[in-house]
Amino acid sequence: MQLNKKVKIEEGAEQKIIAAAREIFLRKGMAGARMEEIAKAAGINKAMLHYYFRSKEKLFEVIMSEAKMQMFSRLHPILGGDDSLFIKIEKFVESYINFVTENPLLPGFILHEITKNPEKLVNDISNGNKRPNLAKFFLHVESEVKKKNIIAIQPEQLFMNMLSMCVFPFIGRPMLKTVLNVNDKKFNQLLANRKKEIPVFIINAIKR
Amino acid sequence: MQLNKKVKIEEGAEQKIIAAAREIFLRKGMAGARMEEIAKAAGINKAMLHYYFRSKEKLFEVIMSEAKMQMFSRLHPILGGDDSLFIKIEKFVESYINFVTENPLLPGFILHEITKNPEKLVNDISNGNKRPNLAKFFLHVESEVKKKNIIAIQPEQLFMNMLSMCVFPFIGRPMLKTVLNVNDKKFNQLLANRKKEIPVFIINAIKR
DNA sequence: GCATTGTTTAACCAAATGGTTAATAGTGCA
DNA sequence: TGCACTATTAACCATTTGGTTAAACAATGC
Repeated sequence: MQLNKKVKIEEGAEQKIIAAAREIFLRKGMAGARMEEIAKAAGINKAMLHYYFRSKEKLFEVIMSEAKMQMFSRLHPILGGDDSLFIKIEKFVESYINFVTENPLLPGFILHEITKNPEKLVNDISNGNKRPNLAKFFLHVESEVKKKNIIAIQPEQLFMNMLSMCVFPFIGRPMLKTVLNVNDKKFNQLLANRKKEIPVFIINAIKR
Repeated sequence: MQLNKKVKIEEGAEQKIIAAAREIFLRKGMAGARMEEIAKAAGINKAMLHYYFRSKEKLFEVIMSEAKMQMFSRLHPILGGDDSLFIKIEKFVESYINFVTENPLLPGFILHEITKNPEKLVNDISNGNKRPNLAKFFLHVESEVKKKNIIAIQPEQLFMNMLSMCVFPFIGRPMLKTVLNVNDKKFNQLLANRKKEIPVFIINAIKR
């Protein structure tokens, strides 16, 4: 039944709604988003939103869990792999910056909503949404420290440093543009450079 | 006239309102905050908010400009000073982490609101709110690079790295707590350590 | 064709929300 | 004491907003 002509051509009302909701929730947050606005952006009637997703909260939940999935799922595959530590760092930074470049509003969205409602995260982690597993990466770092291949550093600190440098400039883009006094083009240039600059910076920082 | 007994004892309704508004705007953002809620938190009637601040937007503007002031005013004094580069980095990191520790919600608040409304930042910068001046710091970095005291690095990248590592863990606290799988106590410990860890990390990274 | 089922819309509704008003209480001062 | 002025409140108002409904419309199977 969802293979009729209209659906095929228009890719389905459901998908149009999700795309519109993603756009608006990410830009304005749950509280700032308006159902009417989402409907208009999807080119449909407001009642359709409720027909497909029952409530604002349900629709929001769809977008949010999609977002968390994207954000978290990138962590484990690379950091839990079998590359050398320095290669892991390079791969991770490149992959994460690519991802955030494609989805610049995503981290800020997640962080804002979690801040407003921290219980929810705990909740849905215990609800089966598996927590990303950094244990292997942490062991790797500790082992390299023990072997004196790198300086003494807590794996948690290294991880925070990596993630911070990758993500923050995207969350803070408008502020940084102002503070650094650069235009969009120059700022994009800076961001693009970071893909190679950050690994160098990090590896330098921990190399003995 | 505002020196009557009641005002003296109660520190002024205006201050109570601002304190309550700060608390709630920072936690929930402009769109998520409710005037009623702010009034209750200030222990007064909703109409009083309008009596003192006319509108939600005006009240928000007070909180926001106070916030931006705090966030930005810390940049110049240290980075624009006359210390050696490494000392500047140490002082900056310590000062900024202290500040964000005291005001953990402030960066996320600012960044969220600017993201939702980027024009406003431009606007009020041109409206006299002076932009923090990093020129001197940038020259300092470039000079150290030229003298080969540190590796070749764009000052903008160094600055972004510094700010990212100081600020991001506070914005991302709930998420990081989950990902790192640590409790509040342990996480606070990690954050406290960063005051000394980050400067070491950065200086290592740029030292020749 | 025609009944059945799923899709879409306009009109409507109730609650929430920012904001106003008019009346009241308090204070300084002549 | 009474006048002027500020502070404070309860009640009210208009708009916004999430959500519902009932009817129209379209597709599909028979």
